[in-house]
Amino acid sequence: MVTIKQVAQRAGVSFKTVSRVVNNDPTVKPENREKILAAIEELGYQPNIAARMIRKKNSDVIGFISDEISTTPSSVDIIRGAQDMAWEKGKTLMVFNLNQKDANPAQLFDECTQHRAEGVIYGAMYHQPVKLPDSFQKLPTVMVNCFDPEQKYPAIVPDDEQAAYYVTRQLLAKGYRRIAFLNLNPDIVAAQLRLSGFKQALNEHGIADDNYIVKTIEQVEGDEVKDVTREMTLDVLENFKPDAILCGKDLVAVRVYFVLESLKIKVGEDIGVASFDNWDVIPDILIPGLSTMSLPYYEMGRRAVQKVIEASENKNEQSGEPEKITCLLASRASF
Amino acid sequence: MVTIKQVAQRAGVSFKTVSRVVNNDPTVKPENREKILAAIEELGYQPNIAARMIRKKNSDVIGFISDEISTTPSSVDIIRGAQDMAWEKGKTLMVFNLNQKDANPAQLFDECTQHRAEGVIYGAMYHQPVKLPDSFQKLPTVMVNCFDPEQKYPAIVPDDEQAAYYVTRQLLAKGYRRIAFLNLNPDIVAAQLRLSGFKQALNEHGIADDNYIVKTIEQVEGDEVKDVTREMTLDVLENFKPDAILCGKDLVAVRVYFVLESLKIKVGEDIGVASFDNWDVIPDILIPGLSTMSLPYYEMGRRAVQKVIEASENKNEQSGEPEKITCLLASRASF
DNA sequence: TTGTAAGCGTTATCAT
DNA sequence: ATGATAACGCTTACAA
Repeated sequence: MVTIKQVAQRAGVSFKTVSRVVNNDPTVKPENREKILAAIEELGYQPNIAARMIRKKNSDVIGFISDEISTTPSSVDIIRGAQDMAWEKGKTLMVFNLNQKDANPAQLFDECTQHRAEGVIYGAMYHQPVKLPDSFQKLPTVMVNCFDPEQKYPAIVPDDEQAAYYVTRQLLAKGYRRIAFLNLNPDIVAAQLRLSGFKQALNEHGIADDNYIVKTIEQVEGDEVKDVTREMTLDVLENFKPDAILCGKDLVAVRVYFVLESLKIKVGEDIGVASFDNWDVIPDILIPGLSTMSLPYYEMGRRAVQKVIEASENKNEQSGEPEKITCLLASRASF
Repeated sequence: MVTIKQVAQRAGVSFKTVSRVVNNDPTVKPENREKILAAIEELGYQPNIAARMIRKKNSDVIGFISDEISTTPSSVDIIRGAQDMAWEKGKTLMVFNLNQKDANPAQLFDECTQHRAEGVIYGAMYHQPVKLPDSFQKLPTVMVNCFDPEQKYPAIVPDDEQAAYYVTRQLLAKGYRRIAFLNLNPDIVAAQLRLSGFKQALNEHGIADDNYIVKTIEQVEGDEVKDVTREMTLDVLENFKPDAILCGKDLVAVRVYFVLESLKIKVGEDIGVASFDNWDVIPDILIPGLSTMSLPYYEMGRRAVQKVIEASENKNEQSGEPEKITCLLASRASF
């Protein structure tokens, strides 16, 4: 690798002058600057980040520890968002996955400190409470798509309540009056928040209790969690006769579509279907396209990086309530 | 941050002795080793990787440049595999995405050299030829899920031909005799290779030309690429009357399932359905579960890291034919 | 405007 | 078995 001294020699100046040019110090004679830039170009010089790092005290590295996040197709967008923002801010994102064999959060955190990361982001696969090892206290830490139950760390989460509220209002605005909500397992944070948002919208609109219904698409039998979307959908269609179905996630909507197809009930005409996720190509593969609330993963990733940079600069780590990111409706033709 | 000298002071030895302990040099008095380890523990010392890096000439960093790869749900597994292998080999994988605004491959490559990466992996979203900038010649480079048309770099790709050959043989073994292949756009490498594997299996089994049919599920109209899976499926069912349908990807299978559902044709009973990808939860969300050829992304990621380490150590970059990774059947109930 | 000297936290060399 | 000293490639502080 070519060093700053080699460039200096080639340009016929001291290596300090080269350093000045590299760091955009204006106090260099234009003539020399030219020569030096030429030498840099010629030799293909690139500053050694490691060497720079030990001298200046900042590494410009942000660690990203993910709880299997990159396995979950949509939440990969958290990483994309984080990477884009890091790039814009001149930082390097170092991504570590929890899935690797026998790696625990504390180990990966150590990996981050070894690289002298200036801050760490911990991202989860789905919106959930997470208890981080105490070691995370040593670095500015931001949680994304998850949160500390004791609010020890700032957190970024999707606004699931707003999402349900919004989509329900949209359904009502389009004239749907008997909505069946096929919700996720009630143990899940998102399911609870969405139920709340759903009910609030109905209340504000004066919808009576017997004009909506909420069902769970997962049944727990001992240790087994069984998906009962198909049965639930048939049940609800027969006994409740909804004019719209709100699905807990896009994959639930896929199964609902199948049931409706088999009954020759036309989505978007005979019945409205809405959902949560906007998961990759799924909403587009369905016919008609599925109108669904986007989980704002990309935006969450961006915010997380912003926040961790702020925290590392100001040192005023204001945790408290998680920051909720608004969900938008990806509108297609299903309602 | 605590340094080696602080540890030395605390343990009452010279910093060089601490260095010896940290680097597992056996020539340290056990008594001192104890003291030093205690001091390390107490102060929470961690070696500064950057400082280490300038002295030793290796960085243990491998760059991974991805062509939007992390947007494509399944191919994220390439990164997972790469990360796992890197972890096992004591390397750090630095992932960069091409999607970030105005970032081109050459820029990201520079990012890698700045971090003194020992090698670079270039990964693509789907199996395709890719022309890399010449700068990649400067570092050991391995391509994964793509290849250089002139074979300048070693490459790892899925064995699409074998995949099609294998799944077709399986269909034949189960007694299916009239197979319709709803293939991807013939411009795509995978489509060509699969067609070849498909035909070979049929030939070996003595299936006559009028007992199979191949259709494309994408129609190009000017600049627009239109998915015609639904129409094609209906067409093929009516006019060819297959006993099995082989789909170009799982998302095609989803649409095929819908058509079959609407016609009350039972998958796995009245007709066999097979596919390629094994894309996340899609095959499991379908009822019955979709039997589909896994694209070996995880394994490909692992191999890529292995190969780039070999290349950086031996310097004998043997390119030539891309290395093909075998695809396995994820068997469910659709045929 | 430019250069010298010191120092960052390590590892390598060589003496003790 | 241990430690002094140099070196890595760079930035900072200060002098010229």
